[in-house]
Amino acid sequence: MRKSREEAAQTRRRIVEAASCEFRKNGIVATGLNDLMKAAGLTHGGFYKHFASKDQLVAEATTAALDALLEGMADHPTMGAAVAAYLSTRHRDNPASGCPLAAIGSELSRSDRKAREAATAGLVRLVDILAGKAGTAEARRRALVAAATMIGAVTLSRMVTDPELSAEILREAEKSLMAARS
Amino acid sequence: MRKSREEAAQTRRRIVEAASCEFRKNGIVATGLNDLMKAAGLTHGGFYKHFASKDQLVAEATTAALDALLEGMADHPTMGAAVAAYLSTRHRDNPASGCPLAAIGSELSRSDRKAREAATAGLVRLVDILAGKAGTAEARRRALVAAATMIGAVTLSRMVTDPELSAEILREAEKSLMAARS
DNA sequence: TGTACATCAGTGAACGCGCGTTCACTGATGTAC
DNA sequence: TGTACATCAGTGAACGCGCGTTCACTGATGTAC
Repeated sequence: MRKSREEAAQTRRRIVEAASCEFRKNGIVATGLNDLMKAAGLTHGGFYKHFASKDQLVAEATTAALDALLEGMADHPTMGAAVAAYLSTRHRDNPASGCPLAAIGSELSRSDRKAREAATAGLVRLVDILAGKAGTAEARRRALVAAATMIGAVTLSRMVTDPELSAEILREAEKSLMAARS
Repeated sequence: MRKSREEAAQTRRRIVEAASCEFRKNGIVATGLNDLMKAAGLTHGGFYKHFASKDQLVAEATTAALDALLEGMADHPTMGAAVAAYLSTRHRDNPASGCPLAAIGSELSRSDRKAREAATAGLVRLVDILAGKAGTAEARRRALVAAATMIGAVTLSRMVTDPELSAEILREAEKSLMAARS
């Protein structure tokens, strides 16, 4: 049953991809490797042919999720459009394909060093993007606060049971960040 | 071995108190009822004499944690002092006694309705406090964004592996909120 | 290019363990007369 | 106020289950000659 090198590499990517979705959807601790491997179309036993531990996968899945997010942000015509997309109800309602810093933020803060390093690298890149190409020190500092506001707003908008309040959180965060930009 | 009504009520409070700390320290899903009851000085079997399920305890522990937080914020001489305390390294380094919206935010967003209602009520009260007694609609909207920034900033400051970046997140968030107040 | 053998991706059973929850039991507390 | 009995807080064993991880095995892929 041995697979070719290329097939094995594809399998590995498929596991990371499935993990990055499942972790964001159900949380890191609540996601079992069995379910994860099933989502990747495999049996659970093969997991350790690709990864040393669940922790290693958490780190790689975090990196993958952040890479996809940042790539998506770069696709927007303006920075304002990227911020609006981040603070949209669409993003709120689809955590599995959204920002991991918002979807699993509090769990990441308890994860091992490698996962937190992946999250740190992603945050730094997010801040760089928000600060723009000019990127003065002052712009970078403002972008750091903007990132905190965005991540906090999406987390809260998912937590809250009142739909109006949820929408208001996103709307006001966007208004506030847009005003600060000009 | 039956205890008096008063003793039983004390025990119940002790369990909620222990849970509110353990959940914030280790996360909701990662905290087992066995460890929890041990932390409260009991054996695990008695849990269901006080609560119908772990979910019910999560909701009550969230309420208790938020009550304590909001009480603490009211004790500060000025609103600025309360915000500074929230965005302090002391708060960052002591999640077990800090804000549950930051410590278990992403897990709360996946918790059942009762827990999310408790979180929502706490957030609304936090926003009311931040908006001040005057509390115009505009002040309330600004306070909502401030709450998102505070919660996001503390979550990120705990996640990040770079100590300087961690401190910078808190410092810049505070500076930004102080500037917005005046 | 063809053959012989080593490698190893993936399978599926099994490991020990802790999870949330249930239950029979104990004995002090609370209640009824 | 004293006695008889019901209640129930807390104990500790047990329930079925899924966890992360390990392992013997299979057989196609990769390698060496």
